[in-house]
Amino acid sequence: MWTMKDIRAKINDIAKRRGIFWGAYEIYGGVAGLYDYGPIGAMLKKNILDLWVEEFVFKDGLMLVDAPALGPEMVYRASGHLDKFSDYMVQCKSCGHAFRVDELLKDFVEVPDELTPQELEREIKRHGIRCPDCNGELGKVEEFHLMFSTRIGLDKIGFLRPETAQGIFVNFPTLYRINREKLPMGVAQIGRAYRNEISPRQGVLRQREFNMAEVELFIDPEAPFPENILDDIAIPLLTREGENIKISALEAYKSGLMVGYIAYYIARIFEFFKKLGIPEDRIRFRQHHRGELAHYSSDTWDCEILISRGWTEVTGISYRTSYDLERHMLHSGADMRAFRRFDEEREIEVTRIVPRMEILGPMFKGTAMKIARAMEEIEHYSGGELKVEVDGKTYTVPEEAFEVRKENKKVSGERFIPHVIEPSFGIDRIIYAILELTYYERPDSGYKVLRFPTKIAPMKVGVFPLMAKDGLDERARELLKTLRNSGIHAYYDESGSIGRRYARADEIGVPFCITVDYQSIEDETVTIRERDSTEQRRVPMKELPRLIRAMERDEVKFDELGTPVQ
RNA sequence: GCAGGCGUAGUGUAGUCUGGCAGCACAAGGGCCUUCCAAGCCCUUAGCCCGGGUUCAAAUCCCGGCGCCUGCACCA
Repeated sequence: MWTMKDIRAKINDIAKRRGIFWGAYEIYGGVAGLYDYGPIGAMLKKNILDLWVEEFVFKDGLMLVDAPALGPEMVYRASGHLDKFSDYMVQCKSCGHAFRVDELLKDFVEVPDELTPQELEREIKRHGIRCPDCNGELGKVEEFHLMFSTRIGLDKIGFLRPETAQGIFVNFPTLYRINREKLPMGVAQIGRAYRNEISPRQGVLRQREFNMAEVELFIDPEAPFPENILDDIAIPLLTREGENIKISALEAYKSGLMVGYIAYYIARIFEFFKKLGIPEDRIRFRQHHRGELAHYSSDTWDCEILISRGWTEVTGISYRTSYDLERHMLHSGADMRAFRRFDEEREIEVTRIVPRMEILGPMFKGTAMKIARAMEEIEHYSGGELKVEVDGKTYTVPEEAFEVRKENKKVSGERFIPHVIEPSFGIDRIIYAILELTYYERPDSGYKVLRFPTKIAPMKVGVFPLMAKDGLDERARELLKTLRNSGIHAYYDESGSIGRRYARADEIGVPFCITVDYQSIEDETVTIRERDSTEQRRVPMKELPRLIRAMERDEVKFDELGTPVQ
């Protein structure tokens, strides 16, 4: 076998050589944390995302949206990213360790967040704070932003989104209306997000610009959870207490380990990754420790895949509560609430204050209208005169200036801020994990193979003439055209020996190779070779488009095809 | 950002210490040959991370930058 470091080098090698991914802006020396997807990688990504949409959007009837990556400052002030994603750091001059200034000052200064870097530096000096590790002298205070900032137009500050989610939250009122005011409501978005990592390492696993696919599921926290959507397939879990257990989504929910919708998504994600070619025993779901939770989350389970670098987070499922909608409601003033209809209309007695304008008018002149409106807002009346506040002043309204009416009011429901369950997929990490876990070296020859599931394979079919002469090449080109016209991503290769062409195909995970040989000219059949078994079967040419599409959908298995060769 | 290591065709490497024509293998392209798993032969394409300095002469020595790797720190 290979060592862990080997496999990474091998993936990077094959990725660059065959056009899956490579470091971006290479001719200018590259930029850490930025990568290009090449022709194979871009197709692989597209196929994975298509499958994602199929699984998580179509199957559950969610809505897909596409919001800008660039947003105004207010959005990220509201979301909390501006506060939580930027810190003042200070570094020790002798041992080099970096510390968050607010941590160092928390015992000395009440609100370190409100100070400028210069003031923070002064505070550090004033209190004689030194390096907690080695007692060395601390250096300059530097601001550290995890968000990329830019300018919108001439003077407006803008940020590149650190997650796609906010583009959904800010649109909640519109989306809720489009969804005809029904919950649960699921909204999905695929797009790039940006984080200015200090020091991105680990290749495509930690990038500054990366691809996400997110679902925001808006729910009524008081609505009963539809248990019947949970199945009983056992899923490996690692709880906050460090316990490794294998229980089903249904059990996880019933035991109270997690809320129902997290259990639901854990099961769906587990199935999704298996479809992508990740072995079951390489997948687990790990619950975040309390201190590990993001600022918006009350519970998070990460889906982790075991690759050469250890368990790696590829998807997070967070219970975001009503945090985001609440924050946007507060900052924007927009109504982010949903309406919860009661089972039956309720009749409640309400107290209504009805101002008598003929008395109020002469009494308060110009402010009478404002006072009247404020009186109407009052819900509880306990007798006597009323005190009403208008524009910061308190007015006393005598009893004779209003009537108190008890009325029966019909109430059909109430407003509340929905809670959000968010499964968030890191597409680039998923792609990398697939590459590592589908990578295979043939034991006899050492030739490299990427065993992509047919569904996500960038190239479905290679078409080869056995010999590039005697009309075999023309016939193969015709077949290529037929396949392409029926929507199959196929390519043609006549260079080198047939074995070399198979090997080339294996490296980019082409599941099937078709060879046009001398018999093809006579009876219109070709051989089709399966990547993983390297076995060949002979099938009629005109059935190929149908058969390949059927195999892609797992409706037909390779060994059910035509007749075996040799 | 710090410390250490490294950077040579698409990929992997030799050459760097001790300055003097940049070599090999694989891959790729063309040709010959070849009737199903990287065969062989001929030809071709293609490289010293970037910038500056020292020197008659720099892949090689020095300085700066960039990138990668490892560790520290940071990290939904």
